[in-house]
Amino acid sequence: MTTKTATAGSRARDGRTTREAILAAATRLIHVHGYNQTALDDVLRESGVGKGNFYYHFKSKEDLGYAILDQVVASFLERTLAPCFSDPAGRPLAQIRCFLDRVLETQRERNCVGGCPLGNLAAELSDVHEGFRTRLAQVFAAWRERLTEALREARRRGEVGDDCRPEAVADFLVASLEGAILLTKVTKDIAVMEQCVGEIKRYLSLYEPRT
Amino acid sequence: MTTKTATAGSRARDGRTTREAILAAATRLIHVHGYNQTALDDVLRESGVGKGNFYYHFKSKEDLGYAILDQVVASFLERTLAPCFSDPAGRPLAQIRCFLDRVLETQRERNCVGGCPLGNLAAELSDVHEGFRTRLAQVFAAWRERLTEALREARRRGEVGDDCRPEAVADFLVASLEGAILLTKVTKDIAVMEQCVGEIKRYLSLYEPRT
DNA sequence: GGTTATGTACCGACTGGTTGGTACACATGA
DNA sequence: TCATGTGTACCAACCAGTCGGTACATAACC
Repeated sequence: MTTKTATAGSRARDGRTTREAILAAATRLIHVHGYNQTALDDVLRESGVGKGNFYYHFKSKEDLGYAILDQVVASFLERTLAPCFSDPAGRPLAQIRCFLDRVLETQRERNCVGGCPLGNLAAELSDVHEGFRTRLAQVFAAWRERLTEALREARRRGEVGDDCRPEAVADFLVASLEGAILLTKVTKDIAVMEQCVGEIKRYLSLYEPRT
Repeated sequence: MTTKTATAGSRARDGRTTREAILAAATRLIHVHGYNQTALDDVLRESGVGKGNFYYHFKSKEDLGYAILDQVVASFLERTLAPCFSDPAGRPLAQIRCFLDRVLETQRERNCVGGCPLGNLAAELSDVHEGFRTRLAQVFAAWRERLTEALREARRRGEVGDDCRPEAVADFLVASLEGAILLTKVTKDIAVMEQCVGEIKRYLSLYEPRT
Protein backbone atom coordinates (compact mmCIF):
# COMPACT_ATOMS: atom_id res chain seq x y z
CA MET A 1 0.00 0.00 0.00
CA THR A 2 2.73 2.45 0.87
CA THR A 3 5.61 0.92 -1.05
CA LYS A 4 5.94 1.95 -4.66
CA THR A 5 8.16 1.00 -7.56
CA ALA A 6 11.35 2.95 -6.93
CA THR A 7 10.89 6.42 -8.41
CA ALA A 8 7.13 6.47 -8.20
CA GLY A 9 5.22 6.93 -4.96
CA SER A 10 6.28 9.91 -2.90
CA ARG A 11 8.01 12.85 -4.49
CA ALA A 12 11.77 12.84 -4.66
CA ARG A 13 13.67 14.30 -1.67
CA ASP A 14 17.41 14.12 -2.32
CA GLY A 15 16.67 10.99 -4.30
CA ARG A 16 15.04 9.40 -1.25
CA THR A 17 11.40 8.79 -0.64
CA THR A 18 9.70 10.86 2.03
CA ARG A 19 9.45 7.80 4.18
CA GLU A 20 13.18 7.23 3.98
CA ALA A 21 13.91 10.86 4.82
CA ILE A 22 11.74 10.66 7.93
CA LEU A 23 13.27 7.36 8.96
CA ALA A 24 16.81 8.65 8.56
CA ALA A 25 16.20 11.79 10.62
CA ALA A 26 14.24 9.99 13.30
CA THR A 27 16.82 7.24 13.65
CA ARG A 28 19.56 9.78 14.19
CA LEU A 29 17.56 11.80 16.71
CA ILE A 30 16.22 8.85 18.65
CA HIS A 31 19.69 7.35 18.90
CA VAL A 32 20.88 10.24 21.06
CA HIS A 33 17.71 11.65 22.62
CA GLY A 34 15.72 8.48 23.11
CA TYR A 35 12.26 7.65 21.84
CA ASN A 36 10.08 9.65 24.19
CA GLN A 37 12.40 12.60 24.31
CA THR A 38 12.42 12.96 20.53
CA ALA A 39 9.57 15.25 19.54
CA LEU A 40 7.79 14.62 16.27
CA ASP A 41 8.33 18.26 15.39
CA ASP A 42 12.10 17.76 15.65
CA VAL A 43 11.94 14.87 13.22
CA LEU A 44 9.77 16.95 10.90
CA ARG A 45 12.09 19.94 11.01
CA GLU A 46 15.17 17.78 10.46
CA SER A 47 13.66 15.89 7.55
CA GLY A 48 11.84 18.85 6.03
CA VAL A 49 8.56 16.97 5.99
CA GLY A 50 5.25 18.52 6.95
CA LYS A 51 3.04 17.14 9.65
CA GLY A 52 0.20 16.10 7.42
CA ASN A 53 2.64 14.33 5.20
CA PHE A 54 4.10 12.48 8.14
CA TYR A 55 0.70 11.20 9.17
CA TYR A 56 0.08 10.19 5.63
CA HIS A 57 3.08 7.84 5.73
CA PHE A 58 2.88 6.74 9.37
CA LYS A 59 -0.10 5.86 11.49
CA SER A 60 1.38 7.32 14.66
CA LYS A 61 4.62 8.03 16.43
CA GLU A 62 4.51 4.48 17.73
CA ASP A 63 4.26 3.25 14.17
CA LEU A 64 7.36 5.27 13.36
CA GLY A 65 9.06 3.69 16.39
CA TYR A 66 8.48 0.20 15.06
CA ALA A 67 9.72 1.19 11.61
CA ILE A 68 12.86 2.64 13.15
CA LEU A 69 13.44 -0.51 15.15
CA ASP A 70 13.21 -2.56 11.97
CA GLN A 71 15.69 -0.28 10.28
CA VAL A 72 18.15 -0.26 13.16
CA VAL A 73 18.01 -4.02 13.32
CA ALA A 74 18.50 -4.45 9.59
CA SER A 75 21.46 -2.08 9.60
CA PHE A 76 23.01 -3.85 12.57
CA LEU A 77 22.62 -7.28 11.02
CA GLU A 78 23.90 -6.21 7.62
CA ARG A 79 26.63 -3.82 8.59
CA THR A 80 28.00 -5.23 11.83
CA LEU A 81 26.98 -8.79 12.52
CA ALA A 82 26.69 -10.52 9.15
CA PRO A 83 29.99 -9.37 7.62
CA CYS A 84 31.96 -11.19 10.33
CA PHE A 85 30.11 -14.46 9.82
CA SER A 86 29.77 -14.38 6.06
CA ASP A 87 32.46 -16.92 5.23
CA PRO A 88 31.07 -20.40 5.97
CA ALA A 89 34.57 -21.82 5.96
CA GLY A 90 35.88 -19.24 8.46
CA ARG A 91 36.87 -20.26 11.97
CA PRO A 92 33.98 -19.47 14.35
CA LEU A 93 36.07 -18.15 17.23
CA ALA A 94 37.96 -15.83 14.91
CA GLN A 95 34.64 -14.63 13.54
CA ILE A 96 33.39 -13.82 17.01
CA ARG A 97 36.60 -11.92 17.79
CA CYS A 98 36.20 -10.04 14.53
CA PHE A 99 32.70 -9.10 15.60
CA LEU A 100 33.93 -7.87 19.00
CA ASP A 101 36.50 -5.65 17.30
CA ARG A 102 33.87 -4.31 14.97
CA VAL A 103 31.65 -3.26 17.84
CA LEU A 104 34.60 -1.60 19.54
CA GLU A 105 35.40 0.24 16.33
CA THR A 106 31.82 1.46 16.03
CA GLN A 107 32.01 3.06 19.46
CA ARG A 108 35.33 4.66 18.64
CA GLU A 109 33.92 6.12 15.42
CA ARG A 110 30.91 7.50 17.26
CA ASN A 111 33.16 9.05 19.92
CA CYS A 112 31.38 7.19 22.70
CA VAL A 113 28.18 9.04 21.86
CA GLY A 114 24.80 7.40 21.52
CA GLY A 115 25.61 4.00 22.88
CA CYS A 116 23.81 1.01 21.38
CA PRO A 117 20.52 2.00 19.73
CA LEU A 118 19.00 -1.33 20.69
CA GLY A 119 20.29 -1.17 24.24
CA ASN A 120 19.02 2.38 24.66
CA LEU A 121 15.53 1.48 23.51
CA ALA A 122 15.60 -1.62 25.68
CA ALA A 123 16.49 0.40 28.75
CA GLU A 124 13.95 3.11 28.02
CA LEU A 125 10.94 1.07 26.96
CA SER A 126 11.15 -2.50 28.25
CA ASP A 127 9.14 -1.85 31.37
CA VAL A 128 6.80 0.67 29.88
CA HIS A 129 5.75 -0.52 26.44
CA GLU A 130 5.12 -4.23 26.04
CA GLY A 131 5.00 -4.06 22.25
CA PHE A 132 8.47 -2.59 21.96
CA ARG A 133 9.75 -4.94 24.65
CA THR A 134 8.60 -8.03 22.77
CA ARG A 135 10.08 -6.77 19.55
CA LEU A 136 13.38 -5.92 21.23
CA ALA A 137 13.52 -9.29 22.94
CA GLN A 138 13.16 -10.95 19.53
CA VAL A 139 16.00 -8.88 18.16
CA PHE A 140 18.31 -9.77 21.00
CA ALA A 141 17.30 -13.39 20.60
CA ALA A 142 18.29 -13.30 16.93
CA TRP A 143 21.61 -11.72 17.76
CA ARG A 144 22.29 -14.29 20.48
CA GLU A 145 21.19 -17.05 18.10
CA ARG A 146 23.81 -16.02 15.55
CA LEU A 147 26.51 -16.27 18.24
CA THR A 148 25.14 -19.52 19.59
CA GLU A 149 25.36 -20.98 16.11
CA ALA A 150 28.99 -19.95 15.79
CA LEU A 151 29.80 -21.45 19.18
CA ARG A 152 28.10 -24.71 18.31
CA GLU A 153 30.16 -24.85 15.16
CA ALA A 154 33.28 -24.08 17.21
CA ARG A 155 32.48 -27.00 19.47
CA ARG A 156 31.94 -29.30 16.52
CA ARG A 157 35.35 -28.34 15.23
CA GLY A 158 36.99 -28.70 18.62
CA GLU A 159 37.88 -25.02 18.83
CA VAL A 160 36.23 -24.90 22.22
CA GLY A 161 35.75 -27.67 24.75
CA ASP A 162 32.53 -29.39 25.76
CA ASP A 163 32.34 -27.29 28.90
CA CYS A 164 31.27 -24.39 26.69
CA ARG A 165 27.49 -24.08 26.75
CA PRO A 166 26.76 -22.12 23.58
CA GLU A 167 23.51 -20.50 24.73
CA ALA A 168 24.92 -19.34 28.05
CA VAL A 169 28.11 -18.03 26.48
CA ALA A 170 26.18 -16.24 23.73
CA ASP A 171 23.89 -14.62 26.31
CA PHE A 172 26.91 -13.48 28.22
CA LEU A 173 28.64 -12.11 25.14
CA VAL A 174 25.63 -10.00 24.22
CA ALA A 175 25.17 -8.85 27.82
CA SER A 176 28.77 -7.90 28.41
CA LEU A 177 28.97 -6.06 25.10
CA GLU A 178 25.84 -4.10 25.91
CA GLY A 179 27.18 -3.31 29.35
CA ALA A 180 30.55 -2.27 27.96
CA ILE A 181 28.89 0.09 25.49
CA LEU A 182 26.78 1.58 28.25
CA LEU A 183 29.75 2.10 30.55
CA THR A 184 31.67 3.67 27.70
CA LYS A 185 28.79 6.01 27.03
CA VAL A 186 28.72 7.20 30.66
CA THR A 187 32.45 7.54 31.11
CA LYS A 188 33.02 8.88 27.58
CA ASP A 189 36.26 6.92 27.72
CA ILE A 190 36.99 4.55 24.86
CA ALA A 191 39.63 2.86 27.04
CA VAL A 192 36.80 1.30 29.05
CA MET A 193 35.48 -0.30 25.88
CA GLU A 194 38.94 -1.50 24.88
CA GLN A 195 39.54 -3.06 28.28
CA CYS A 196 36.16 -4.77 28.27
CA VAL A 197 36.61 -6.20 24.80
CA GLY A 198 40.05 -7.38 25.91
CA GLU A 199 38.54 -9.16 28.91
CA ILE A 200 35.80 -10.70 26.79
CA LYS A 201 38.50 -12.17 24.58
CA ARG A 202 40.30 -13.57 27.63
CA TYR A 203 37.00 -15.01 28.79
CA LEU A 204 36.55 -16.71 25.41
CA SER A 205 40.03 -18.19 25.58
CA LEU A 206 38.88 -19.92 28.75
CA TYR A 207 36.98 -22.41 26.64
CA GLU A 208 39.79 -23.13 24.22
CA PRO A 209 41.46 -26.47 24.89
CA ARG A 210 44.78 -26.09 26.71
CA THR A 211 47.67 -26.01 24.29
CA MET B 1 21.01 23.77 53.50
CA THR B 2 18.43 21.16 52.74
CA THR B 3 19.09 18.58 55.44
CA LYS B 4 17.35 19.01 58.76
CA THR B 5 17.88 17.54 62.17
CA ALA B 6 15.73 14.39 62.06
CA THR B 7 12.27 15.19 63.43
CA ALA B 8 12.52 18.92 63.03
CA GLY B 9 12.06 20.68 59.71
CA SER B 10 9.01 19.63 57.73
CA ARG B 11 5.88 18.22 59.29
CA ALA B 12 5.58 14.52 59.86
CA ARG B 13 4.14 12.33 57.07
CA ASP B 14 3.93 8.71 58.19
CA GLY B 15 6.88 9.51 60.42
CA ARG B 16 8.87 10.70 57.42
CA THR B 17 9.73 14.20 56.44
CA THR B 18 8.05 15.64 53.34
CA ARG B 19 11.37 15.50 51.59
CA GLU B 20 11.70 11.80 52.32
CA ALA B 21 8.17 11.10 51.12
CA ILE B 22 8.87 12.85 47.83
CA LEU B 23 12.18 11.09 47.43
CA ALA B 24 10.67 7.68 48.08
CA ALA B 25 7.84 8.13 45.59
CA ALA B 26 10.06 9.66 42.94
CA THR B 27 12.69 6.97 43.29
CA ARG B 28 10.10 4.28 42.77
CA LEU B 29 8.52 5.99 39.76
CA ILE B 30 11.77 6.96 38.07
CA HIS B 31 13.09 3.45 38.46
CA VAL B 32 10.45 2.09 36.11
CA HIS B 33 9.41 5.07 34.01
CA GLY B 34 12.72 6.86 33.67
CA TYR B 35 13.55 10.43 34.61
CA ASN B 36 11.97 12.35 31.76
CA GLN B 37 8.92 10.14 31.56
CA THR B 38 8.12 10.60 35.23
CA ALA B 39 5.87 13.62 35.55
CA LEU B 40 6.17 15.81 38.58
CA ASP B 41 2.41 15.52 39.06
CA ASP B 42 2.76 11.73 39.35
CA VAL B 43 5.33 12.13 42.09
CA LEU B 44 3.11 14.66 43.82
CA ARG B 45 0.02 12.45 43.63
CA GLU B 46 1.94 9.39 44.84
CA SER B 47 3.54 11.21 47.74
CA GLY B 48 0.51 13.29 48.64
CA VAL B 49 2.53 16.48 48.54
CA GLY B 50 1.30 19.71 47.03
CA LYS B 51 3.12 21.49 44.27
CA GLY B 52 4.04 24.55 46.23
CA ASN B 53 5.35 22.34 48.96
CA PHE B 54 7.46 20.43 46.49
CA TYR B 55 9.06 23.62 45.21
CA TYR B 56 9.69 24.65 48.76
CA HIS B 57 11.85 21.57 49.28
CA PHE B 58 13.37 21.27 45.81
CA LYS B 59 14.65 23.92 43.50
CA SER B 60 13.51 22.10 40.36
CA LYS B 61 12.88 18.66 38.91
CA GLU B 62 16.55 18.53 38.07
CA ASP B 63 17.35 19.18 41.72
CA LEU B 64 15.09 16.27 42.63
CA GLY B 65 16.96 14.17 40.07
CA TYR B 66 20.28 14.80 41.76
CA ALA B 67 18.79 14.04 45.17
CA ILE B 68 17.39 10.78 43.86
CA LEU B 69 20.72 9.85 42.38
CA ASP B 70 22.35 10.41 45.76
CA GLN B 71 19.75 8.26 47.43
CA VAL B 72 19.98 5.44 44.90
CA VAL B 73 23.73 5.44 45.23
CA ALA B 74 23.61 5.43 49.01
CA SER B 75 21.11 2.59 49.06
CA PHE B 76 23.18 0.59 46.58
CA LEU B 77 26.38 1.07 48.52
CA GLU B 78 24.82 0.30 51.88
CA ARG B 79 22.44 -2.46 50.95
CA THR B 80 24.17 -4.30 48.12
CA LEU B 81 27.84 -3.50 47.80
CA ALA B 82 29.13 -2.83 51.31
CA PRO B 83 27.62 -5.87 53.07
CA CYS B 84 29.67 -8.21 50.92
CA PHE B 85 32.93 -6.43 51.60
CA SER B 86 32.39 -5.59 55.26
CA ASP B 87 34.67 -8.25 56.75
CA PRO B 88 38.27 -7.07 56.31
CA ALA B 89 39.48 -10.62 56.96
CA GLY B 90 37.20 -12.14 54.30
CA ARG B 91 38.63 -13.61 51.12
CA PRO B 92 38.29 -11.02 48.32
CA LEU B 93 37.23 -13.43 45.57
CA ALA B 94 34.54 -14.90 47.77
CA GLN B 95 33.35 -11.39 48.55
CA ILE B 96 33.06 -10.57 44.87
CA ARG B 97 31.12 -13.78 44.26
CA CYS B 98 28.85 -12.92 47.16
CA PHE B 99 28.23 -9.56 45.54
CA LEU B 100 27.38 -11.17 42.21
CA ASP B 101 24.84 -13.42 43.88
CA ARG B 102 23.37 -10.47 45.68
CA VAL B 103 22.82 -8.60 42.43
CA LEU B 104 21.21 -11.68 40.91
CA GLU B 105 18.95 -11.97 43.92
CA THR B 106 17.89 -8.35 43.61
CA GLN B 107 16.73 -8.95 40.05
CA ARG B 108 14.86 -12.07 41.07
CA GLU B 109 13.08 -10.20 43.86
CA ARG B 110 12.12 -7.41 41.49
CA ASN B 111 10.79 -9.93 38.95
CA CYS B 112 13.09 -8.61 36.24
CA VAL B 113 11.32 -5.27 36.42
CA GLY B 114 13.08 -1.92 36.52
CA GLY B 115 16.59 -3.03 35.75
CA CYS B 116 19.44 -1.16 37.38
CA PRO B 117 18.44 2.35 38.47
CA LEU B 118 21.93 3.63 37.76
CA GLY B 119 22.15 1.89 34.40
CA ASN B 120 18.77 3.22 33.36
CA LEU B 121 19.69 6.78 34.17
CA ALA B 122 23.03 6.33 32.46
CA ALA B 123 21.36 5.10 29.28
CA GLU B 124 18.71 7.81 29.32
CA LEU B 125 20.75 10.85 30.26
CA SER B 126 24.45 10.35 29.49
CA ASP B 127 24.30 11.98 26.08
CA VAL B 128 21.74 14.57 26.92
CA HIS B 129 22.54 16.01 30.34
CA GLU B 130 26.19 16.55 31.13
CA GLY B 131 25.56 17.17 34.83
CA PHE B 132 23.89 13.83 35.37
CA ARG B 133 26.48 12.12 33.19
CA THR B 134 29.37 13.41 35.29
CA ARG B 135 27.64 12.40 38.49
CA LEU B 136 26.84 8.94 37.14
CA ALA B 137 30.39 8.47 35.92
CA GLN B 138 31.61 9.21 39.44
CA VAL B 139 29.23 6.65 40.87
CA PHE B 140 30.36 3.95 38.50
CA ALA B 141 33.95 4.88 39.25
CA ALA B 142 33.32 4.39 42.95
CA TRP B 143 31.68 1.04 42.36
CA ARG B 144 34.54 -0.08 40.13
CA GLU B 145 37.03 1.23 42.68
CA ARG B 146 35.55 -0.98 45.38
CA LEU B 147 36.00 -4.04 43.13
CA THR B 148 39.47 -2.95 42.06
CA GLU B 149 40.44 -2.76 45.71
CA ALA B 150 39.19 -6.29 46.34
CA LEU B 151 41.07 -7.58 43.30
CA ARG B 152 44.28 -5.90 44.39
CA GLU B 153 43.91 -7.55 47.76
CA ALA B 154 43.25 -10.86 46.04
CA ARG B 155 46.45 -10.47 44.11
CA ARG B 156 48.39 -9.63 47.23
CA ARG B 157 47.09 -12.81 48.79
CA GLY B 158 47.80 -14.88 45.72
CA GLU B 159 44.12 -15.67 45.14
CA VAL B 160 44.55 -14.47 41.59
CA GLY B 161 47.61 -14.41 39.38
CA ASP B 162 49.63 -11.43 38.25
CA ASP B 163 47.95 -11.57 34.84
CA CYS B 164 44.87 -10.13 36.50
CA ARG B 165 44.79 -6.38 35.92
CA PRO B 166 42.46 -5.19 38.67
CA GLU B 167 41.19 -2.06 36.93
CA ALA B 168 40.37 -3.85 33.68
CA VAL B 169 38.72 -6.75 35.47
CA ALA B 170 36.69 -4.40 37.67
CA ASP B 171 35.54 -2.43 34.64
CA PHE B 172 34.49 -5.63 32.99
CA LEU B 173 32.64 -6.89 36.06
CA VAL B 174 30.60 -3.71 36.28
CA ALA B 175 29.94 -3.67 32.54
CA SER B 176 28.89 -7.30 32.29
CA LEU B 177 26.64 -6.99 35.32
CA GLU B 178 24.96 -3.92 33.87
CA GLY B 179 24.54 -5.69 30.55
CA ALA B 180 23.17 -8.79 32.21
CA ILE B 181 20.60 -6.75 34.12
CA LEU B 182 19.58 -4.97 30.94
CA LEU B 183 19.20 -8.19 28.98
CA THR B 184 17.18 -9.66 31.82
CA LYS B 185 14.93 -6.62 31.80
CA VAL B 186 14.20 -7.00 28.07
CA THR B 187 13.73 -10.75 28.06
CA LYS B 188 11.94 -10.79 31.43
CA ASP B 189 13.72 -14.09 31.97
CA ILE B 190 15.67 -14.52 35.19
CA ALA B 191 17.48 -17.49 33.59
CA VAL B 192 19.43 -15.01 31.48
CA MET B 193 20.68 -13.34 34.63
CA GLU B 194 21.57 -16.69 36.20
CA GLN B 195 23.51 -17.77 33.16
CA CYS B 196 25.37 -14.49 32.96
CA VAL B 197 26.34 -14.54 36.62
CA GLY B 198 27.46 -18.12 36.10
CA GLU B 199 29.68 -17.08 33.21
CA ILE B 200 31.08 -14.15 35.17
CA LYS B 201 32.12 -16.59 37.86
CA ARG B 202 33.79 -18.81 35.28
CA TYR B 203 35.54 -15.75 33.93
CA LEU B 204 36.82 -14.91 37.40
CA SER B 205 38.12 -18.44 37.87
CA LEU B 206 40.31 -17.77 34.83
CA TYR B 207 42.60 -15.70 37.00
CA GLU B 208 42.83 -18.19 39.85
CA PRO B 209 46.14 -20.07 39.83
CA ARG B 210 45.78 -23.59 38.42
CA THR B 211 45.19 -26.13 41.14
C1' DG C 1 -9.53 15.86 -26.89
C1' DG C 2 -11.51 17.76 -23.27
C1' DT C 3 -14.02 17.33 -19.10
C1' DT C 4 -14.88 14.93 -14.88
C1' DA C 5 -13.50 11.86 -11.22
C1' DT C 6 -10.29 9.58 -8.20
C1' DG C 7 -6.20 8.49 -5.52
C1' DT C 8 -1.68 9.93 -3.92
C1' DA C 9 1.28 13.22 -1.78
C1' DC C 10 1.65 17.13 0.83
C1' DC C 11 0.98 21.50 3.83
C1' DG C 12 0.43 24.26 8.03
C1' DA C 13 -2.96 25.90 11.42
C1' DC C 14 -5.24 24.23 15.15
C1' DT C 15 -6.74 21.38 19.40
C1' DG C 16 -6.85 19.17 23.68
C1' DG C 17 -4.11 17.66 26.98
C1' DT C 18 0.25 17.56 29.60
C1' DT C 19 4.35 19.52 31.78
C1' DG C 20 7.62 22.11 34.63
C1' DG C 21 7.33 25.99 37.09
C1' DT C 22 5.21 30.38 39.56
C1' DA C 23 2.15 33.30 42.55
C1' DC C 24 0.09 33.73 46.40
C1' DA C 25 -2.86 32.91 50.28
C1' DC C 26 -3.03 30.49 54.44
C1' DA C 27 -1.41 27.90 58.47
C1' DT C 28 1.56 26.92 62.31
C1' DG C 29 4.60 27.45 65.96
C1' DA C 30 8.51 29.92 68.29
C1' DT D 1 5.05 38.81 64.08
C1' DC D 2 8.05 36.45 61.35
C1' DA D 3 10.26 32.37 59.32
C1' DT D 4 8.97 27.95 57.98
C1' DG D 5 5.68 24.86 55.67
C1' DT D 6 1.80 23.75 52.79
C1' DG D 7 -2.28 23.97 49.40
C1' DT D 8 -4.42 25.79 45.15
C1' DA D 9 -4.98 28.26 41.19
C1' DC D 10 -2.69 29.38 37.34
C1' DC D 11 0.67 30.00 33.20
C1' DA D 12 3.40 29.43 29.09
C1' DA D 13 5.60 25.97 26.47
C1' DC D 14 5.26 21.82 24.37
C1' DC D 15 3.48 17.76 22.10
C1' DA D 16 0.86 14.05 19.50
C1' DG D 17 -2.54 13.99 16.61
C1' DT D 18 -6.54 16.19 13.58
C1' DC D 19 -8.52 18.86 9.99
C1' DG D 20 -9.50 21.42 5.93
C1' DG D 21 -7.53 22.17 1.99
C1' DT D 22 -3.98 22.18 -2.15
C1' DA D 23 -1.22 20.13 -6.08
C1' DC D 24 -0.81 16.87 -9.34
C1' DA D 25 -1.00 12.60 -11.79
C1' DT D 26 -3.67 9.14 -13.94
C1' DA D 27 -7.99 7.17 -15.39
C1' DA D 28 -12.88 7.29 -17.19
C1' DC D 29 -16.28 8.85 -19.85
C1' DC D 30 -18.39 11.30 -23.70
